[in-house]
Amino acid sequence: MIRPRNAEVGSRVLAAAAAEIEARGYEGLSMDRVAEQAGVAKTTIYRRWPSKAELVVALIGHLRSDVPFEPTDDPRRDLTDLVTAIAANLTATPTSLIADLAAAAAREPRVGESVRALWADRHRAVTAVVAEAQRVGVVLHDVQPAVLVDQLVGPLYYRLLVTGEPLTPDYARSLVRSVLGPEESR
Amino acid sequence: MIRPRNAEVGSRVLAAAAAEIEARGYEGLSMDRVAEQAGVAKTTIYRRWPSKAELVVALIGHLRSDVPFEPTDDPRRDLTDLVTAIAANLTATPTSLIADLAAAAAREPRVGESVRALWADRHRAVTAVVAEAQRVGVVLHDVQPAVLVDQLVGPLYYRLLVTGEPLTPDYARSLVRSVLGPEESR
Amino acid sequence: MIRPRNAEVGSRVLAAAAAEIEARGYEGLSMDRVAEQAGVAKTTIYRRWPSKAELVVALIGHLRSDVPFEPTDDPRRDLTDLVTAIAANLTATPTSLIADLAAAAAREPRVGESVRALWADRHRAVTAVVAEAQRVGVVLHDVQPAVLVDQLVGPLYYRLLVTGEPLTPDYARSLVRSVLGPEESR
Amino acid sequence: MIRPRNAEVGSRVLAAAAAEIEARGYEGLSMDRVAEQAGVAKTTIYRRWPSKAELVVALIGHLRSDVPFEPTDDPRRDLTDLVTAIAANLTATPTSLIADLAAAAAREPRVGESVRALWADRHRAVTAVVAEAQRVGVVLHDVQPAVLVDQLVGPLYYRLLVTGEPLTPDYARSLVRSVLGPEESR
DNA sequence: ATGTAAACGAGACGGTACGTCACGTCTTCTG
DNA sequence: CAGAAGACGTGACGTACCGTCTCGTTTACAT
Repeated sequence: MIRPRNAEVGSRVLAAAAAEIEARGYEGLSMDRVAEQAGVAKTTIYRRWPSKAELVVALIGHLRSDVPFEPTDDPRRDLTDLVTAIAANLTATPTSLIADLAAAAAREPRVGESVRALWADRHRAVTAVVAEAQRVGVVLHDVQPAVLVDQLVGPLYYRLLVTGEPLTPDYARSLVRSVLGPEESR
Repeated sequence: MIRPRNAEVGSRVLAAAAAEIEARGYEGLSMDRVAEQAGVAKTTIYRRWPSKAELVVALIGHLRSDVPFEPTDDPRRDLTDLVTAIAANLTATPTSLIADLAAAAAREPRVGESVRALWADRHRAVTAVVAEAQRVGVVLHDVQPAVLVDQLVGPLYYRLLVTGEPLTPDYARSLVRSVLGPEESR
Repeated sequence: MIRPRNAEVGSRVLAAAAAEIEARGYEGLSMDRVAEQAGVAKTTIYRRWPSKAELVVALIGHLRSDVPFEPTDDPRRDLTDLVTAIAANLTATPTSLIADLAAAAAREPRVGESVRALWADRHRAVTAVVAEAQRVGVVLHDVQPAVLVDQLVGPLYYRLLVTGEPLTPDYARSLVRSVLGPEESR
Repeated sequence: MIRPRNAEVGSRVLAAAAAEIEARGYEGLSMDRVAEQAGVAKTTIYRRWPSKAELVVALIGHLRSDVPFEPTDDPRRDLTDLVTAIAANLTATPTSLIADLAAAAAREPRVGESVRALWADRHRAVTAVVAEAQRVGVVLHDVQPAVLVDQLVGPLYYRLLVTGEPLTPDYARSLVRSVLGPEESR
């Protein structure tokens, strides 16, 4: 009965927004520019996403090209691989983008949800491996797995956003070693 | 020789900015409003702080009623106290402010320096205690102290900025316990 | 196709600007105040007129309740009427406005065009009458009409902008008499 | 007992102001910049000239490096020379400066006086020659000399400030011829 | 085929903030 | 006291967004 939405419009907008946010960060993401770049009227964007924040929410949902990971039977190795992969992924992403997302998340609850969902995958993956490690007894301490996960992943964000130090593969290994203890003699 | 800056101007501006940021968040911090509220000309503010970001940096630097800390001879207790205090301090500060600072830091090098300097104090304090703990043998693992510090402090920021989980005293204790191992029976 | 400009906005702005310029002169014409007085956003004004100068140009263009003139078959009388009318019109306009327009014209080419277009009408009218006078032999001298026009109109601006002497009807008559020669005895 | 004013300060300020006004026009004349360029404190300038306008007044008084002229016994030639010289002088001066001076003159009475004094010299010179011409009978018409002067000089300013047409020597000659009539065959 | 309802493009508009640039006054210190 | 140095208040400028609005123009679908 009514005219259906043109699917291409959505993707063009998202693509333009992605390009913009990549290039200038969330702060520098301008609705006018996105509209122009996408060859779309601003009205059209607002008809679909009621605010810039919601557009970003949608955008993030699209971006979630996450750290792929297949668990093996060696938790230590899995953990090392995972943490290293996360570190690499974070390093590849412009820091300002991550920081802007965190900032937007802190301001707008709706964005918060979606940004948290963005990171949740990897957090869950680490949690699974930590649980497995604990099950097979690789993790000695009697600590809640959630805490261990935070201590493996948190430092990565901490360095990135707070201290500004680099995220090397070596650093990732150190984190794992610190949690699991030194490798058994071989 | 020249007319000195009126110290009261600075404090009035900072006070107004603090009030504003408290009331409306970083987002809602308007230079015009700060100027008006402080009874000061906007130009005067800009003469001292070249941008809004720098004003906020100064503001935080001022607010640095930092985590006071006197080391005792019990590193475990010191560490617990310190981490708990940092967690409390972070909790007391609006999350969006911290996130915005991180974002500003990621964008503008100048701001980055200042913001990093802001967190550096507490980072250093933790480092000192960790070193002491290592010296007296409380820390079992053979890990670089820098990594341990990141694993104590990083998770706090991680929860705050990324997962959004709360920073309870209990959580702080868990972090310490995870690093130092369970308390010896006594 | 697109949302048309609200004509009322234009007229309200122009009206406010006219009132302001009347009351405080070109110097005291503030865009903010015009916007407020017109009940219009400042951005809207700038969307239509890219600068204060252009707004004033438009304003004058609007005010061009120009020297209406119907040629008769008596060139001498026409000329006298025209020059007198121009003098009256110049006298009625605040001198500072005319001077500021000239200044703006000298600085910005774009404004220059508009301002010259503003005066061109009357210049053309005088030219036509001079040509007619020359055709019917009222003008004795063998001079290019353009020069005669300048000698009829130029002195008006000269007095206004340079010597500051008044533009009386008498003076206008003298200018014409100087060019056409004394009236034939009648 | 009191410290006398350093005469050099005044000249340095005037020199700087002259340079500035030459380069950027009256509008672009900034007191801060003059102070800096003159290596003088702004206070010092304001101690001597209570406002920018007054400084310009003083400056103009200094600039009056006028059209030199020695009358001969041939009024027609004198007039041609004079008008040509004035035209040349006007052409050599940046139009925007002349326009700005006119504008300033229209706004500030004090500046008006001094600007009028600036042009008065040449006006007077032309008046003298016209009177002489009238005395020896070169000027046919029975017109007040003041009007003739305006018709000789006014068109120059008119072209410069209003129509924007060039001031060629030819044009100057045309003006004279128009007033004096064609040269007698000789 | 044709009417209709919604999608869409284009851009006007109100608003809020930003950071910049003058002017002229004031305050302090030095020669 | 003159002068240097610059802080300060005031007020304007022009710019960049945001989100809403008002048009006219398609376009799918239901009759």
